[in-house]
Amino acid sequence: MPHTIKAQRSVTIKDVARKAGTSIATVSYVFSNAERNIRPELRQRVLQAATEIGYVKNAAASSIKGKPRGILAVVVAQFGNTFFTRMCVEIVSIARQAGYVVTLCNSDEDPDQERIILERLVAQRIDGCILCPAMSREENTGLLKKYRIPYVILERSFPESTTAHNFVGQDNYQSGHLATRHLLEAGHRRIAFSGWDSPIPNVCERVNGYQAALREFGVPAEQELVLTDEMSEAAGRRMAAKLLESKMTAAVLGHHETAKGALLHFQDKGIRWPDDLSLVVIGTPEWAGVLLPRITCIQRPEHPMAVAAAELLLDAIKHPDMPAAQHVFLSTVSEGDSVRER
Amino acid sequence: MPHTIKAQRSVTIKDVARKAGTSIATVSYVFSNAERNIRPELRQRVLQAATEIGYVKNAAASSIKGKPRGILAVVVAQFGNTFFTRMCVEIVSIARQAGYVVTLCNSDEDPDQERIILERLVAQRIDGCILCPAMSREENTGLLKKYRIPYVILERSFPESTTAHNFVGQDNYQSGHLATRHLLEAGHRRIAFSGWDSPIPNVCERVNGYQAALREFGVPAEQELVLTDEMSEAAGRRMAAKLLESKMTAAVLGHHETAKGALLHFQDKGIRWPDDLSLVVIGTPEWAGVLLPRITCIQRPEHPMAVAAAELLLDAIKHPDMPAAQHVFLSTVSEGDSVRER
DNA sequence: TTGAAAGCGCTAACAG
DNA sequence: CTGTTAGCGCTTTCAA
Repeated sequence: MPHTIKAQRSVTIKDVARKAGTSIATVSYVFSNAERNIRPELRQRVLQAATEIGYVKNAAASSIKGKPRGILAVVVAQFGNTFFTRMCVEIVSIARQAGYVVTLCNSDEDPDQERIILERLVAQRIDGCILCPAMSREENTGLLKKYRIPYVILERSFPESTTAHNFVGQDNYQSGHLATRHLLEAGHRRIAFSGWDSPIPNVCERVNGYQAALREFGVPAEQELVLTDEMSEAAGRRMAAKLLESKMTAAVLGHHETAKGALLHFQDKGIRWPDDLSLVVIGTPEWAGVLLPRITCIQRPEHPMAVAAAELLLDAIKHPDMPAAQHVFLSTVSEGDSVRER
Repeated sequence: MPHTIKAQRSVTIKDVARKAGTSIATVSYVFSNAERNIRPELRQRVLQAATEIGYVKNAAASSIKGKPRGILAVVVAQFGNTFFTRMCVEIVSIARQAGYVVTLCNSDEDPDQERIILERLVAQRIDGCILCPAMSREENTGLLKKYRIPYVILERSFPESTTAHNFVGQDNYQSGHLATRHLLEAGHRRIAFSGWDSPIPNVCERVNGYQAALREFGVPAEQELVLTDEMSEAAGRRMAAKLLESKMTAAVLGHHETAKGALLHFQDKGIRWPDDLSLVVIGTPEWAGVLLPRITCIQRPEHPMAVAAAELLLDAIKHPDMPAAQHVFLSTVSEGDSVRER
């Protein structure tokens, strides 16, 4: 817990009022009520006095009277993951333009951490929250609901009742389907899939998309061509090693974080793409931009998602009784040279 | 400014007191004063009641009585830059263990934005701040000083009076020197340097280190071998193109963000490292891990810096009268295969 | 157009 | 051990 130190008394409206020779009410009006008419000369004097003694309004104090705090929060499950980092940058920027400061929190895929974080955020009486849940547990949103804090669920949906929350996400089924179809259209038939063995349904949905694409092309799905493992470079390497045993001609690397390990393994073993193996990666990791030959990536809709989430939240704050809205975005192919026609 | 909506009345100690059949004082003591003795049975009843009606203490309200807010802030100049992202992840994690929530802000290298952000943070009466200043302007720290908000300057020092602030940084001179010496020791003599043409002194210091290393090896510095340009991939490409005109055998890519563009240019032109050119990059971008042949990098002390900054801030909060401290960390060589002996 | 004063949720003397 | 009560800095009626 934060160490308890008596804060030094800071500059307050009282000080400003004394300095300007007026009442605290007037000072308050100058700083918070645009409607109220104040004689320009007096307003000037107040502003002048405030500047001179360096007054900054205490947002915490004004919030207990029901004023908004001016703080939004974004809670993500993997803060270091570029996918989230990029969205955070965008959200922070939009929020700032709307006058908010953003608290970023990292649950590290741990629902208990998420719980603690949400409790602290509620304690701060934040004005709104964008939450990418660590796991599909609705309980953690209960707190937000109880305190009527507007929120948007980002990227990971709850299986039940998606329409009960504001939601912004991507279509994982579609990205799996798109990646696979891209390889099928290039003539590949033995196509493997590797992904993150996650507790959340996203990767499952990608696998569903993968299998559906195969079906559409009349290719029987084979269990041993679908691998999932934990999210680490080592796991990526393990999966790559296994993949090389099955004689596939192409692979969908279904999660950018494990894809790195897989590519490193291929490099070590001297497997070249697209000559020995055609590859599509779902996601656009930073390193994809420098590898030669260029990797074909499935570009996830990071930017539209971030914008939509931020705007939906701002809307929900303005209109507390707004019905919940859902926005789902699609991925696109960012073509490289890692897929060979056959 | 945030839209003004009257917040719904939320659960307060008053509600808990009524429910538990006791006074608000007792409830307050249960939730904030560990010292005070309360009959276990009563304490239980209070906690029970609180849980039942979903009470969460309003940190904003308790802060106006001088209690700490439980919020720290980190203000960086380039949030999307992995160097900062990684440090932020670390700082957030340490702060959370100490019971704080962290607000992350991005000034985008703009001192005016930084000013606005700091004003908002002061308005929130945050408990402490880690600031990586957009430019060497001391005025922005004035606000923090005025409101006695403990702070730590990160990575970018103010030219004057460094000892006046808590400071955690790296030795940029040393990283420039180290990179250059590494190439000199491999026998190179015509060594170029490319970097970010920044308003902050960091890159300059790296250039100083570069020049010092040359001097130590009796190599005359040549103006045209030192290039700086804006921080973008395109600028990196431009510098690479220019570098290829001078007949150097090695280069220090002095800033990881521009290094990417340079490497892309080399790739496009068919320039191979280390065969055609020996390379050292200052910094460890995500992509360095997958490029073959492996790039030799100067590993900056991200982790120790993040830890030191977080701990120094926590210290400064606990001991408001602590004299300012400075910690400067050194970089190390992370050897790859991009340097050839000659 | 201005100001006195009540009260927001919480803390901490102080009195019982 | 518990409760009464006077504020913290600010907003906002309401009356002047």
